[in-house]
Amino acid sequence: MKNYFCFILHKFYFPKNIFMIKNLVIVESPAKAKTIEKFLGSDYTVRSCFGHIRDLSKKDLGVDINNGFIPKYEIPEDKAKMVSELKKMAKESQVVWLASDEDREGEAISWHLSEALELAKGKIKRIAFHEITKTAILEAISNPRQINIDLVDAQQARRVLDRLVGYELSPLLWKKIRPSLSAGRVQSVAVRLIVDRENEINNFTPVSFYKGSAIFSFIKDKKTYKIKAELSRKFNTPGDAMAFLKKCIGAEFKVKDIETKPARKSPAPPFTTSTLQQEASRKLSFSVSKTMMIAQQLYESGKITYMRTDSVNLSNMALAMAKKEIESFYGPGYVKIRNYTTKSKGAQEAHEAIRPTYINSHVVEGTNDQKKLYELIWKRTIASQMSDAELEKTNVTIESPSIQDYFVATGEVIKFDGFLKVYFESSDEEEEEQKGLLPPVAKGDIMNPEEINVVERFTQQPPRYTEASLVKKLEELGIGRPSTYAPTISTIQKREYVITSTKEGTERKYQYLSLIKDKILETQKLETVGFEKSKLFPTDVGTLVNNFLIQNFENILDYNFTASVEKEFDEIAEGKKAWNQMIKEFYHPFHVQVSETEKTSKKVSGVKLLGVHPETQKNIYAKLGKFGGMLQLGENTDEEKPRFVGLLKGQSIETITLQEALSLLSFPKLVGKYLGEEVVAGLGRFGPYIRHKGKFYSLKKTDNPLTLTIERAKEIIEEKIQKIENSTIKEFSANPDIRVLKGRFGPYISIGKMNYKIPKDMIPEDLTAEECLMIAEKSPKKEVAKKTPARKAVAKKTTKKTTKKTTTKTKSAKKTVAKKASVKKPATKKATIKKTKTSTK
DNA sequence: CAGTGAGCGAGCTTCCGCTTGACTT
Repeated sequence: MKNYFCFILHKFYFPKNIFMIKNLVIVESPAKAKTIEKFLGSDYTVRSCFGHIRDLSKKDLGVDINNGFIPKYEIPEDKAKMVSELKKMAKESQVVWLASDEDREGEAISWHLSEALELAKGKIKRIAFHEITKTAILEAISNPRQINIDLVDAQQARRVLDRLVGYELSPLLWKKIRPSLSAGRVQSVAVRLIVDRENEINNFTPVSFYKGSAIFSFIKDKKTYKIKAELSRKFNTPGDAMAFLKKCIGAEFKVKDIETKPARKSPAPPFTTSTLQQEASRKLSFSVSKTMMIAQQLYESGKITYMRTDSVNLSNMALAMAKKEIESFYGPGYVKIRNYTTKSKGAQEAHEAIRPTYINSHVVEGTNDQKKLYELIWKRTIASQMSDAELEKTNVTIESPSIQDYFVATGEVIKFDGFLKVYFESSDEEEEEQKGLLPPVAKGDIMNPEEINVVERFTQQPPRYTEASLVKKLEELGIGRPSTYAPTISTIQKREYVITSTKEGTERKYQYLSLIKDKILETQKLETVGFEKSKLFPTDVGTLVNNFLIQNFENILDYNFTASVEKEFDEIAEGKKAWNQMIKEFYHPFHVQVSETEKTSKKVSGVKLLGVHPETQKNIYAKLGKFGGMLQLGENTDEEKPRFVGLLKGQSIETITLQEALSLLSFPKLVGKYLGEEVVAGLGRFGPYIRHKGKFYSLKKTDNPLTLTIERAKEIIEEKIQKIENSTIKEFSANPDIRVLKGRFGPYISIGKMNYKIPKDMIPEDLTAEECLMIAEKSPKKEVAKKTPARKAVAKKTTKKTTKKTTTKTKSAKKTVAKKASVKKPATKKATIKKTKTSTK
């Protein structure tokens, strides 16, 4: 009753008050909005704008290059509704607090908001939160400022530069190499790193050397101990190694010296996006995009702080929580509060490091992947505030008067575990042998050489990049941002510049010399080298595009290009330079480069003469075709048409040999007979296949058509027949075209090449052929046919759009629906994870 | 799906950084 009264009073006494909202706060992320609203109380309404709300026009260059490079900004279709809602709310508000992140992009978001929402200057208060805690937020509110237009200009320069580079280079690639390719400041350098590394590997010749070691035994208090020691020097030739062993025959060894040194290890800083991706890759074998997807889930459910950050900083509140946790779980001796400083180039530090929201939650509810990632984040955060580990390193030197060199045995003992109690950071390099405690040796002890070995070792080729190590490298170079590492990696794979693949190792012989009981044994052993799992390999297109770009745009492909333009962006941000002046100085020479290259450079096909076919005497070429690398046998003239064969997975124009080419050209060939009929292996449009009784069977990725046996062929045939049988619910002998099948989304009807949904009230097992035909006739496909030709043209356009959208990123306007269905969200997410998994595999 | 790759020409592709979305053949 009282409320009702108030309402009436309000209505009659303040009719002219048009402000329904006192304070409108706009942040970037909806999850952030939710938390902040709790801290601010009822006078504040918090909304999110979902990142950038305007961008350069998509279909053209979006920059007026003849008029001071004025950008043409548009509100993207999927943001229009949200922006108009914000605009309406802003009109009804007394104050609009623009609380986007405090970095270049965030400042620009605030500026775009002020423009798009038509906010009067006096109504705007610009604030920024570095951490989402009540004190930080209240402090931000009490220190508002205006939009920093210099910083906005630096962002405009960044945006326009990227557009100009991307939209001028890409069309050049369409003309010179093939359609739909792309180039850009970030992606092209990422590809270059991978191609450069591949070249290093191809040009690498391993050099062998010889490494000595020994196992000594000694007796102390009637007990026999053994100790392993490494020789202090390496040998270059087997002769030197042999000469050394000969000297060791009959030699007497004793302990010359024991040296003990204390050592310390410090914990790694808390996670940033890039280090989280690296550790999740090494420790959990997550791909970069999987890590980000799971981190997003944890963030949205309020379990961790924001996951796209380059900062290693923790809030005071987090430090206090960490201290309390460490004290109560491990004791006060384990606490050491540390302030880490960010070292990476171009870091903008708009957020905290990635940490648990509540550090007292050691585990979380959720999927297994969420639990694992959370645990990793929790441990890393806690460890970062723990004391150093204290170690003791011991070196025992063992020598003999008959040899110049000496052996060293090393041991490592942990005196105080400190942060190691919780977390150990892994590295990309091969793990060193765990060193433990040494047996009780003393200076002057006589050491018995049980065996002295010299092993041939080889210098190692540089490793190929993993997704995560590529991110690490990009971050070191200051290229890309936390929000773009994962998308960049998927872009270069989508363009087929790079593939993630596993390379089987090759066998290599090495020498093993062993001195046991005064006798030297010489043996040859085999080892597997060069095995690389889930690494990034350049494709032929990737290599050709990269070579083309380096040849013509070395300045853009330079590893330091981003760093040098970043310097200029900084000058703009400091108000020392006009942004369009900087763009002008860049664009004019760049544009000349583009048009020169367009005129002078020829179309790139990467054609390479491999040799002559011994039977036909025709030339064999390797070159880039529409669908990737291929072989061409014979010339392409009016009189004769050449034969074409696609290359197999793992083969490339760069590295294919004449031998390999000849075996590809020997297809199709007979594998053997099965059930009285020939099994023929061939190389088809979709890769290698086998044919049997007129039916085709694809080979698995792991199958090599060159070495396929008839036994394996039988397996493949049987497996496929089995699979079809398993997925068939019903067949009709009268009409073999109609089948009821089990699919990914449940049962469906297949007639010829068309598929139809089964109505919910019908049982798939009970369907008759007639019913199937009826369902087919009634199916929604008819609706499309019903459309008039005039509408068809429009429909065509929209369907094209939607199919395109579903293949890339599905965006829809069903925001409210999605929000309401948020309880069901995890399930749908799972489904999409599965989907992407199967499609990438 | 299944041994592609002609030639013509219309119409399309493309960047980097902020954010989250999502329901089927």
